[in-house]
Amino acid sequence: MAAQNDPKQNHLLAALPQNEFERLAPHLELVSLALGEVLYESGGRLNHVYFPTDSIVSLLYVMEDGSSAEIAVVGNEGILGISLFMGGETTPSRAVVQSEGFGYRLPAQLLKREFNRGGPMMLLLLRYTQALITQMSQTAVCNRHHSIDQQLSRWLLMSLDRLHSDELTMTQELIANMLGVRREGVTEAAGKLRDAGIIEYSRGHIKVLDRPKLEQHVCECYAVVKKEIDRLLSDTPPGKAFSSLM
Amino acid sequence: MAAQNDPKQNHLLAALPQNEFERLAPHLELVSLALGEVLYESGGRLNHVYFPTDSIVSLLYVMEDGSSAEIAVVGNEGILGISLFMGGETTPSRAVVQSEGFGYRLPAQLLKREFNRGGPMMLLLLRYTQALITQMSQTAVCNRHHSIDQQLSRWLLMSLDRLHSDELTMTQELIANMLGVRREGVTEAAGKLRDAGIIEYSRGHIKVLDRPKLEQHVCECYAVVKKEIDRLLSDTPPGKAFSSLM
DNA sequence: GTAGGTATGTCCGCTACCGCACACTGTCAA
DNA sequence: TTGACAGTGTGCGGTAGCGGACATACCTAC
Repeated sequence: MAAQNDPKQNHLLAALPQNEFERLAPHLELVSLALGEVLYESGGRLNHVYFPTDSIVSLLYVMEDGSSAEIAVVGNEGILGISLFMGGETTPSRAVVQSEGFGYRLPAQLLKREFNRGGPMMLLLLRYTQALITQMSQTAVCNRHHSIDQQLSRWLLMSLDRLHSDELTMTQELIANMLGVRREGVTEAAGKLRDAGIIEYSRGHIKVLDRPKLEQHVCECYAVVKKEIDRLLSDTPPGKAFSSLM
Repeated sequence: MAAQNDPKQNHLLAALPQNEFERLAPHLELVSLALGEVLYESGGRLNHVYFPTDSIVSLLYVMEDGSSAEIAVVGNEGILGISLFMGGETTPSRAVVQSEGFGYRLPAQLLKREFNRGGPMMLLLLRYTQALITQMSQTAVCNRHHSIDQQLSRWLLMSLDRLHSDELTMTQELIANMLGVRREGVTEAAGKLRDAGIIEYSRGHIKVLDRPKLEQHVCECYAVVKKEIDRLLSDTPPGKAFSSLM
């Protein structure tokens, strides 16, 4: 598909004014991101930033005893490697490809230079970071208060939003890692959704049959995050809406 | 106490080069922050940013059903109101004074202007934001995997680090709100710590007797966050260590 | 076809935590 | 002194999710 190879499938790149985009374009390198690939290891240095197009990448915190939890998910609405321009150089989280596909990457130095111009790119990246913070916070609350059923629903919807399909390739085992729960817990929750006619699945393939019903089933966390992402980013046509820091 | 009224008790203000600090100083307004005071309401506009000196402020997410959870805590190492310069204008979280004391506030417009100069202030604020992100992420994981005992220990240590004392004024009811658990759960966890000779308390006053023991008792989350804050901020003498974005 | 691995389903006892109810005890004000 | 109340202790049944053990189904490679 030609569309798959268009950097502007990534919302951040698409939101840049044309001249800004063209300055970056020659340096954007198309990369294929395979399922399970680790883009950043916890504490590791960042050599590139990634702009996913049709792939999804999870930010995971892995603990000493090996248990883990997803703290945010990044798709074509965002960028991976924010700690680069935030000044940390390293991330404390691990970035794992959750749904394979493509993305564009940019050398770290180049992004820093662009960020330091202080123009639209900087404002856009900061806004996205703000949206990411919201997602992380809501994840914290969701972990505390909501059932696996609800969290699974949220996770499915967030994944769907970042794909161009109603299907995803993902085993229950992997979902359990993301949610930080047991695989059996996911089996049970998924069974309920299937019995309700909301999804069907088998051996690593999940298909959403009734999205409206799924949206009824989910906790408020999904809508909060989506709304905030939309507020901060979607209504950001090229070269506009950058007046907030004036 | 005179020291209480020194803006440089706040680590961020203290880390600024002298000339930068002096430009801000005339506009810094000392404010008293009372227990329970709400600095920002969820979704509200931000008119000021706050630099706590000897107070502690919690960032809370409050859900539709009224249940809540603390996603981060800010004391004299930080600033409240980051979404101002991140471009969001509003925060999705509520900021509540958890330990009364003082802080300095700065009009929103002034901070934005300072941020936009792109100098040390900007770099410092971004680094702090990065540290805050780490704290939020670790909170998400801690909510998922750790017991109330461990979380209470973490919460106590994080509070102690931001005070100048081994005592804090805080009822179990309020701690429960912060941790997003039942009051009874906190009573039980606190009872264990008391029986172990680690703390003593009565009617809203908690005194830590044996901090080393408390540190043995806590989950890894505490150390991870503390280390990251230190890495990003403590080794940032005035006017130095700002080369990361060159 | 058959074997072996991967993905899913199911059952068990167990524990942490919840929701609720109510008793006790310092503290402070009338 | 005496309420009144905020803060804390405690007990009880209920449940969600855990840890572990296994059974089943499907997919692929030989």
